[in-house]
Amino acid sequence: MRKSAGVAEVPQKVQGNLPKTARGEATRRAILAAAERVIGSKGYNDASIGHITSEAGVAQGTFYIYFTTKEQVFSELVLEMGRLVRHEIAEATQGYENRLDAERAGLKAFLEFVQAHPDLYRIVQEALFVDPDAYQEYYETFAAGYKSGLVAAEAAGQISEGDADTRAWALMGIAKSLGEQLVVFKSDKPIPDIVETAYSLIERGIRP
Amino acid sequence: MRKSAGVAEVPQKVQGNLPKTARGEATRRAILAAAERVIGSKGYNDASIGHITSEAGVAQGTFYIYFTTKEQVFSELVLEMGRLVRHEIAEATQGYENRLDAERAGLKAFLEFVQAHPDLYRIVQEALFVDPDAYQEYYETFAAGYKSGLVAAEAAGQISEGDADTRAWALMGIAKSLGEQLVVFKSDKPIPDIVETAYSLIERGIRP
DNA sequence: AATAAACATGAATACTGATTCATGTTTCAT
DNA sequence: ATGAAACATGAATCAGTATTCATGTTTATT
Repeated sequence: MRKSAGVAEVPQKVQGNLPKTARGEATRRAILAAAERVIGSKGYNDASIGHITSEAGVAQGTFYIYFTTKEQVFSELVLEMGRLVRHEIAEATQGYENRLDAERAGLKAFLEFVQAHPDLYRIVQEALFVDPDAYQEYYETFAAGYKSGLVAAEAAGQISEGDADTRAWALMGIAKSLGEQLVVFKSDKPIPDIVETAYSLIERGIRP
Repeated sequence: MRKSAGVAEVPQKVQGNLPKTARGEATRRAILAAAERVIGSKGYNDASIGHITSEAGVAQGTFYIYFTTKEQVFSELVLEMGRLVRHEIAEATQGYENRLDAERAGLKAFLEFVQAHPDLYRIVQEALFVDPDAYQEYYETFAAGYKSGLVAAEAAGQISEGDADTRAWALMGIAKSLGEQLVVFKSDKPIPDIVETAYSLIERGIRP
């Protein structure tokens, strides 16, 4: 149901009119940023278009120049979050040729990112109810990357044998849960300590 | 703001009128069961009182005889879920005097439970947005139990040393994530296989 | 059998909030 | 400089739905 017959279409993912001037560009960005703050703090349902536009400093109708529905801004935020997290972790694990070292660095980067962006974290969680497809894509993309890393590491003899898929989900679960403890349950445990304990478990758990 | 001054109050947690006859008892139960199905499948916001009562086969007004607000049924479902899960796991880990054996049995029981009650699983997740207090209580209660088990096992020399709190959240995260893969991402991987892989990771991760 | 308390009904209330639209204002290519 | 396209406005529309309430029915107790 993505393409209508015959006509070649834009390969973009965004719906709604994209801005065509610098002014429009700025406005769209302002709305998106406001949506992140408002939805992140109040939740999807309590975040009204009115709240978002007033936070962005524009009129209510302006919202619909750039987005077709409330749900659409939300999806866009989830996509953005995915790109950001993957980028952050890729950055942090750059240059480690040993999987286990990369694992530790990735966990640390993830926790730091989550602590710095509690809003986006909540938004992704809420996507399970607001936009299940976006939620699935987020985690499946993440899991796929994780899995292929594990497969490679196993082939290189850097970790023991074991089903990479289940391992990927288990390791993601550890990170997600520790991140949640940090931002949802407001733990004040220092990140390095958390990483030490968790990494020790992981390292023993999957080393050759 | 829980108690008004002076007067002794009921030590119960439930709000709203409790039924006083068998008939009322049955009606209340029917509404609760309907709420579980409807909220579990449509999500909190799309599940209207009308949907719930019609699913329960009663009039809309009847809802307010037993519950004060829509949020209240929801909270009650979350509480029920917590009791059920803890009971299930306590049952399953009964009789193992070794923590590691108990760990494996608990993981298996959890995954089986989640697969059998996908609705309740989603409800607990949604609680983060609908009723954060209930959500926190759910996980903190769970984590506290987990942690004390780990502390005891460590004292008994059944597992290696390590911060029990962080370990508890990490292990909970593994279970939660694998459960999610099962019911949200509809994986068809057999539970015993999942348990084998995950347990192997955990066992190596925390054994003495 | 009679009466009060419980229980049940469903239409009416009351409000919220997403989306539309007719009307202006600004930007930009020519 | 000027007209068309972009952009912006905010009041009005429109629908959904949580909660209330006046009225009726059932149950338990005497």
